[in-house]
Amino acid sequence: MSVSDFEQRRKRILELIIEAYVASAAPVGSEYVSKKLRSSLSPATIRNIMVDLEEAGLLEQPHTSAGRVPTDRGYRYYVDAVMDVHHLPQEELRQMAALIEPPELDVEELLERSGEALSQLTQQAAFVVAPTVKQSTMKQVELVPLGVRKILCVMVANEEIVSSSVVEVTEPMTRDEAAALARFMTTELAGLPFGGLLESLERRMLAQSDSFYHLVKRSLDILQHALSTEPEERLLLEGASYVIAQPEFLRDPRKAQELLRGLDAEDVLLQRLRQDAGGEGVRVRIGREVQVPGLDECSYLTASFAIHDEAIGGLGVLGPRRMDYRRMRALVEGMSRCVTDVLSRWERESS
Amino acid sequence: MSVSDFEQRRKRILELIIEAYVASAAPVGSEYVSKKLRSSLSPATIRNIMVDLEEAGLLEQPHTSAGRVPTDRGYRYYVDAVMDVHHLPQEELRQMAALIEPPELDVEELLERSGEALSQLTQQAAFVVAPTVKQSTMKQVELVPLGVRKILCVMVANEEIVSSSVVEVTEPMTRDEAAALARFMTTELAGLPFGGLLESLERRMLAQSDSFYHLVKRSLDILQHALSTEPEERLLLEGASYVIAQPEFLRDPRKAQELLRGLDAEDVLLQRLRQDAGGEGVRVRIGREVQVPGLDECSYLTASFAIHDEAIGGLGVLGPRRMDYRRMRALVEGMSRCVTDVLSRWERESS
DNA sequence: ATTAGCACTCTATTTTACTGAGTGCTAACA
DNA sequence: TGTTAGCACTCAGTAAAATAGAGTGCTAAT
Repeated sequence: MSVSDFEQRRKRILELIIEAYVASAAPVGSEYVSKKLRSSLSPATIRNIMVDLEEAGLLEQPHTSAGRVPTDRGYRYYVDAVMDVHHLPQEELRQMAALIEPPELDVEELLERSGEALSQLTQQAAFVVAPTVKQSTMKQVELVPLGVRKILCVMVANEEIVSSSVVEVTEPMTRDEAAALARFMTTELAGLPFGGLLESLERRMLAQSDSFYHLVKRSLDILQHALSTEPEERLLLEGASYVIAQPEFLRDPRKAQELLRGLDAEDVLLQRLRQDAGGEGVRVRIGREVQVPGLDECSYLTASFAIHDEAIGGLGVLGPRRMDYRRMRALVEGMSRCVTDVLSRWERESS
Repeated sequence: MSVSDFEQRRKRILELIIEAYVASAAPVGSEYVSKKLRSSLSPATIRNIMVDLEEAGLLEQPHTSAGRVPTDRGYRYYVDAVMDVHHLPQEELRQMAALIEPPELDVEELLERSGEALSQLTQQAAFVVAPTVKQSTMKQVELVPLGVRKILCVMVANEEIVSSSVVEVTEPMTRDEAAALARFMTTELAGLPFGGLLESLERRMLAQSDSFYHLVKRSLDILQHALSTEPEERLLLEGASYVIAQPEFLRDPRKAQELLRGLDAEDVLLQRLRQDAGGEGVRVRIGREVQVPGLDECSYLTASFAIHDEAIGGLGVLGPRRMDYRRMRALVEGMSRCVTDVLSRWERESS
C-alpha cells in the first residue's frame, strides 16, 4: 500500500470521526467507524489507526475507556486539508439576498439583518463588524450650526458611510462661516484617509503661516472632537442563546458562564475579530486559537464584505468548537457575498 | 396585642426572610428568623406566622420539609409596603456622575457608560432605552447632496439628538435647491412632534394647491424615507453574564438558556421596557409581571432620564427575582438622576 | 398567645454495586 | 507486514440503598 493511500485512509477516518462527533456530541468508537466504512476495515484496525491519529495530536480520549474526540489540531487539519469546500448554489444566494435586503437603502439595517439571518441559518451566534468612517477615505464635510456654540459636523466617507457628531466650539459661528469652513475642509481633505486627517492638518499648520491659518486651526479643532467621538468599529452580535443551547454548555453551566463573560466583553472580542475580518476568503479560528478569554472552547469563522473591491467590514459565526465547519464555511462565505452584492448593487443603481 | 403590632411583626418577619433568601439563595427556616429576632419569639411562633404568610400567598415551600421562599406576591408586598426607601448620598451621586461623563459631549457614549456602570455597580444586567428623534420635536432640517440622486437628510430634535439618513430621490437636486428645500422644511415643520410630521405635510398637500406644492411634495418624499429608516428606540444591554452567574441559573442550565433567549429577542424586551421606562420614579416588575417570554423568573427596575423635565429615555437593571430591591432601587434612581443631571448640565453650559 | 417536645417528611449526600461501551494487547492469520 | 479475532481490563455513568439532617406540623403544657 502506497504512502498516499495510507494518508488517504487516515484522512477518511478522521473525517468520519469529526463528522460523527459534530453530529452527536459524544466520543466516537472504533466500531462505529468500521461500520461506516462498510466493514472494509475491522474495528481493531481502526483502533490502530486511531492510536496513530492520537499520537499525531489530532484526536484524544476523554478517558481510557471512551471513544475519541477531535483536538484543536484535529479540527484544524480537517478544515485545512480534509473537508471539501462547499459553495452555496446561486439559487440559495438569491434567496439570502432577498432575505437581508431592507426596504430602504440603509447599511445599518442591511448589516443587522445579515447578522440575524446568519444566526438563524447557522443556529449559532453571528457577528458583524460594522464599518465606520475611520477606516475609510474622506469625501465631504458639512457643518451645521445648532446652538450658540454647538455645530453638527457631518463627515461623508462614501454614500453609505456617514458620521455625524455634535461638537462644541469656543467661538460662535454663523451659518455662512460654517458653510465656508466646510467648503474649505472638503477641498483640503477630500481623498485623504481618515486615519491621517489630523496629522495632515497639523503639518499644514506648522509649515506655513498662510492666510488660511485661521481656517486650518478651526478645522483641526472641530475634527479632533468629531473624530474622538467616533468609534473605530462597531460589533453587532446576535443569537448567543443558540450557542448556550449546545450540549457542551448545557452540561456545564460554568462553561456557559465563561462563554457569556467572553461575549459580554465586546471590546476584547471586537479587537480580535477585526484582525481576521479584513482579508480574503473565509478564515477559521479554532479553540485556543481564538485567543479571547472565556472563548477558548469556541471557534469562529469570518469573511469580509466590500464596496468597490475594498473590504469595509466583516461578518461571521461563533459557536462551540464542535461545529459543522463545512456548512458554516459555506454560509459565511455566502452571506459575505450577499452583503457585498447588495452593497454594490445599491452603488450601481444610484449612479 | 393590637392589630397594628401584629401587622408590624408579620412585616418584620417577611423582611427578614426575604433579606436572608436574597443573600443566601437558600430557603429560610424558622430557627434562623428566631435567632435574628434576638429570641424575642421562639421558632414555633415564627412557624405559626410563616403559615399565615404562606396562606396569604407571600411565601411558599419548595417542599414539605424545607424553609420558606418568597413568592412574586411576597416580593411585591416587600417592595411596596415593607422595605424602606434608600437614596444614594450626594457624595456617591457625584462619584457616579464623574464615572459616566465622557470626555466629549456625546449622548451615545454617556448612555453606554451609564449602562456599563450600572451593570458593574449592581452586578446585574443593565439596560438603557436610548432616545431617537421620533419621540421628540423637530427643530431643524438640513439636506446635503451626496451622489447624483442621493441626499443626506439630517434632522435635529434638540442639540443632543440628531438623526441622519441617506435618502434616494427620484430627480437630482442641486446644492442650492437642497438648501432651499431644507430651509422650507425647517420653517414649516420646526416645533412639530416627529410623530405628526408626515400627516401634517399630507394635510397641507390636500388642502391647498399653492405655489409651494412642489416643495411640500419633495419634503414629504424625503421625510417618508428618512423616518422609515429611523428606529423607534434602541436598546443597550450590558452584563448578561452577571445574571447567568447567579445560582438559580448556574444550577439549572435550562433556565439559563431561557434567560438568554429572552434577552436575545431584543424587540420583545424593548417593547416591554418602553412601557415602564417613561414615568416618574422607579418602577419594579417582579417575576411573572415581567410578561416577557423567557424572563418570568426575573425582575427588573426602571427609571427615566430627562432633558428639560421631559423624559427622553429609560434605564434600569434586570436580574433574578431574588435580588436586593432596596439597593437596586437606590442605584437605578441614582443613575437616572446622574444621567439627567449631566444632560441638563451640558444644556446649561452651552447656552 | 406562646412554647417545648417530638414524630414525621422529604431532600441531599454518600455508599455500593452493577452495567456496558470501548480500549489495548496478544496471538493467530493472510 | 498489515489485518483481525479474542479477551482481559478500565472507567464513566446509572441505579439502588442507606444515612443524615434540616425543618416542618401538631400536641400538650405554660
